[in-house]
Amino acid sequence: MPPSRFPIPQGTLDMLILQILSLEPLHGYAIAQRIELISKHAVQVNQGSLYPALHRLEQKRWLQAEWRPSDTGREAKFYALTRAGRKQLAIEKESWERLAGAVRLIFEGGD
Amino acid sequence: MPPSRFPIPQGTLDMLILQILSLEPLHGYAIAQRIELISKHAVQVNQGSLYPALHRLEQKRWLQAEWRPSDTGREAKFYALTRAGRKQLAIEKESWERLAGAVRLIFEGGD
DNA sequence: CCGTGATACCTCGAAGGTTGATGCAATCGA
DNA sequence: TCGATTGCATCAACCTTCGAGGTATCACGG
Repeated sequence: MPPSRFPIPQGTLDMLILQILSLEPLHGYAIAQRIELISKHAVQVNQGSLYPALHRLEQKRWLQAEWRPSDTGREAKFYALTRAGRKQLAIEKESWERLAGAVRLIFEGGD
Repeated sequence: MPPSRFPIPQGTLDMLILQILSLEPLHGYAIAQRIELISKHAVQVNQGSLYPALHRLEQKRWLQAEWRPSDTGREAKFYALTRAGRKQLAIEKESWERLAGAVRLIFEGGD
């Protein structure tokens, strides 16, 4: 079997999308590819999760969409991080680090 | 209020419970306390999440429950990790590490 | 010319866990 | 005696993920 995939914990996908888009605007399909590529396929991005997430984030004004031709010449919906999105990314990043730190502490059985 | 709590991503709580119980059997209330203590209150464990999680894990035979008097002398339901639970903990730990590693890679913008 | 795979978008119901509220009951200190 | 703590539990609302399904274009090889 392919190295057993595990589900993305709720909320994590939003953070990853924001982070990926903090470098440059991309369209949905490319976002998924990039996340999977960089994570070495440790994280898989289902389209059934991706597109709802993008719409969610756009509705919250953290992303702004624009139709443009992609590399292949075909029209694609490019998403760019807004200023509010950048702020949100910082918040989520800090939350993640706090969680990751807490999990580490608990695994170390430390007190 | 104490430094802004954030929600636990789905599935994470189960892992933390298994880990806490890998050291010694505890009752539900004590599990929550210990997680919050060790994590320095970075992770808050709602009772409405805790008890369903414990029942869930018990039903999957990863925990085994037993009524015993607690430190205070009152009856409490102590949960112990089963052998299957220990195996599951290893799986979830590895999943977590893979996810955490992936998130780190993505945050580093590495390729 | 046709089938296949990749690109690129979308929607939907089912499944599952977290939240916050609410409830009960015993105990302990003030 | 009253409030806080201990200790268990349930519930509806909410949200996200999943997997399946749908549409359409384009390039390629047979």
